[in-house]
Amino acid sequence: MSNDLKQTRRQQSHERILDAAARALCRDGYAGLGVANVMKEAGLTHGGFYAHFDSREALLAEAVEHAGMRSMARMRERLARRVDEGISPLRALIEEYLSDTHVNALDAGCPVAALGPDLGRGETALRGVALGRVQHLVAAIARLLPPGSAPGAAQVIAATLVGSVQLARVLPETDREAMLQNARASLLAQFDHADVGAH
Amino acid sequence: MSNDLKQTRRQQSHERILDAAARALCRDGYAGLGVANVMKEAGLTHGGFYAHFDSREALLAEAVEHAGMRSMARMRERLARRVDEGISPLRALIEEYLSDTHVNALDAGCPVAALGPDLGRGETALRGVALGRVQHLVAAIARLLPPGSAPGAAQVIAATLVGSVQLARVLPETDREAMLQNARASLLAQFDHADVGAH
DNA sequence: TGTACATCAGTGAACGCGCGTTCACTGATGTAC
DNA sequence: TGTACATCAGTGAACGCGCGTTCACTGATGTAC
Repeated sequence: MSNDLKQTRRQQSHERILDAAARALCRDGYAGLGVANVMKEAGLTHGGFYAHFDSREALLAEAVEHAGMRSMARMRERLARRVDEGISPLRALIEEYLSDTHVNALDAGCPVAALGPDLGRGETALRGVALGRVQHLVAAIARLLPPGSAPGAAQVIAATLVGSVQLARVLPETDREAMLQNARASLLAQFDHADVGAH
Repeated sequence: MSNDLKQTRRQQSHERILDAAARALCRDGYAGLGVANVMKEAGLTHGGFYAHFDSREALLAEAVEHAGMRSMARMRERLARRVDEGISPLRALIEEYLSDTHVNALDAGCPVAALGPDLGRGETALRGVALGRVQHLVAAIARLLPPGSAPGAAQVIAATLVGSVQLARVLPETDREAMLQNARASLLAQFDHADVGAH
């Protein structure tokens, strides 16, 4: 239990910091991520931060990646459940991404929707990670499309999902569901030919 | 030339500050707007700022409003020209909003696309202004829809426009045009029944 | 018209605060013999 | 097994810097007589 546990202990802290950073990021954007706050949320003091990351910028990059992986893993789980219930993967994605749950889960949702224009800002390394997350999102959607879908459909769906979540989050809660319902209906009508009318 | 010019002089400064603030906002988001930088860009020193605005937060709110008005005015002009050429207002909007020009004009474009998730952040007053800009965007789109369009179509179009511009801005320049082309084609096919096949 | 005064927009130095970053130190855990 | 030492994760005080904000002052413009 020597080397393994030592690394595990350290890695556990690293993971807790990343988790806290991902939450802060999705809640408040790049600007909302402060080293001291993140360390506090991770149950540590700010001094120890530089034993884990070279700089705030480095944390930013790792946190965007982490938030993306976490969000996609969660989404995969939900989709699997819905698909087991017999609905098409694409419909499942559209309904889950544009669900009240996702829109209201400010600090646990998709970082592409949560960061938006921030993804195009920052230094080269950070932008590279951000680009990666967008490409992962588009690729994940592409894998769910029924065969024969128009090339580029995944990009358009991604854009509509991201835009809809953002606009819904600006609206007062009473208007959110209507906005999301519109977006779901529109996307399903346009792209989900597999089970049109099934509901 | 007493009272009028005095007010004009002051108002000119006010306007220059707002213009600079709107540019900074669209370029760098809420966090990128610094009082000193904005004043410098407006050709003034930072000390004079509080003769024009109560606080940075107050400037933020006015600047979001200003950026929205400016952007919509510009868009209206471009649309008028395109409509004169004989294309439908909705097609004109889709093509102009999703144009290379708009996507690359980082500091002069639509603030809803430029601010994205930031619009759902900030204090109550600021959020109110942000909500207003989203509603104006949706209403402007609604006015361009052909009669008989689905209710809520404007919201979906707005979401797709905003999301597409944001994602395009994350992509390397070589991939932007393809993404925009996909989004334009998809929106036109779905919503612009007036002149389908005209091109 | 000219002089003295008032107003007003803008200047630039200064302040406090928060944030990213550094560093000497502590306490716990693991290693050597 | 027990003792002495080394390693390592984390602590907390301190630093410099930038930012929002304040304020005494300046210079120009307008007003009174």
